[in-house]
Amino acid sequence: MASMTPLTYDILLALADDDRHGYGIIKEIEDRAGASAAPSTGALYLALQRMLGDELIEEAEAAPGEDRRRRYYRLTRKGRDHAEAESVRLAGLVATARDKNLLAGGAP
Amino acid sequence: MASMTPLTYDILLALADDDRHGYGIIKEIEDRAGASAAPSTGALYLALQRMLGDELIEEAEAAPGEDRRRRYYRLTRKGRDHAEAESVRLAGLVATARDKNLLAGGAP
DNA sequence: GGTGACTATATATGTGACTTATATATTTGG
DNA sequence: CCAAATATATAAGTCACATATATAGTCACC
Repeated sequence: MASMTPLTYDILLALADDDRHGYGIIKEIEDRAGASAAPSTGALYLALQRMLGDELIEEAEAAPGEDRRRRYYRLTRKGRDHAEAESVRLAGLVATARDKNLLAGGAP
Repeated sequence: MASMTPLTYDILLALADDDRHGYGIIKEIEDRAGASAAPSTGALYLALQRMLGDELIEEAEAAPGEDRRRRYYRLTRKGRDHAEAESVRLAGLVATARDKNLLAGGAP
């Protein structure tokens, strides 16, 4: 399982519980991690194009009556598998950080 | 607190419990996360130079009788602070991943 | 019903971190 | 003594992302 960029993971995470459009992904990241963590529009739309090519995401239909500009995306099976693998990897990193006393409550 | 690259975090984590030399950092990452996660020497030595400039690490003295080629590094206070902040951020990401059922044992 | 703010997507140009490849020196093991 | 492993370093190229810009649809409000 090849590795992925932090932005790719943020996007997979944003789409894990719901289909979203590009701008909605930015807002989800902003809500969850703060304005400074939100990607620029330039970075986001390039990342979405790349992820479509890698088949991590695919385009989804919008609900009728939706803002016509919006393009919705959903995770593919492959995208979900990658997101799970990366989550396991990150959980391992966090466990190591705790072992090395970089997180409170680590070595009581 | 500015963000950091994954490699920068790997290096801070490797130095969190002990001073190490460059090649030793590569081996520590390899032992902890597998051979495929280990950085190339090119990436590592460039990252160390950058991190010295950013004062995240500083050079440490080698024990007498050590291999003369080795250059040892230790975390600065600033480096430890950054490592702690990034660890907290990653722990938050992992918690989100668990909420969204990307990790086993998340929603029992 | 017009207009200003916000939402939404897209691209181009440039920078910086990393990959790949190469060079070179020291140490260790048989 | 020689080969293999260790150890650091740098040059050339690639790719993701930041920054800036362009364009258009939607909404709130008067």
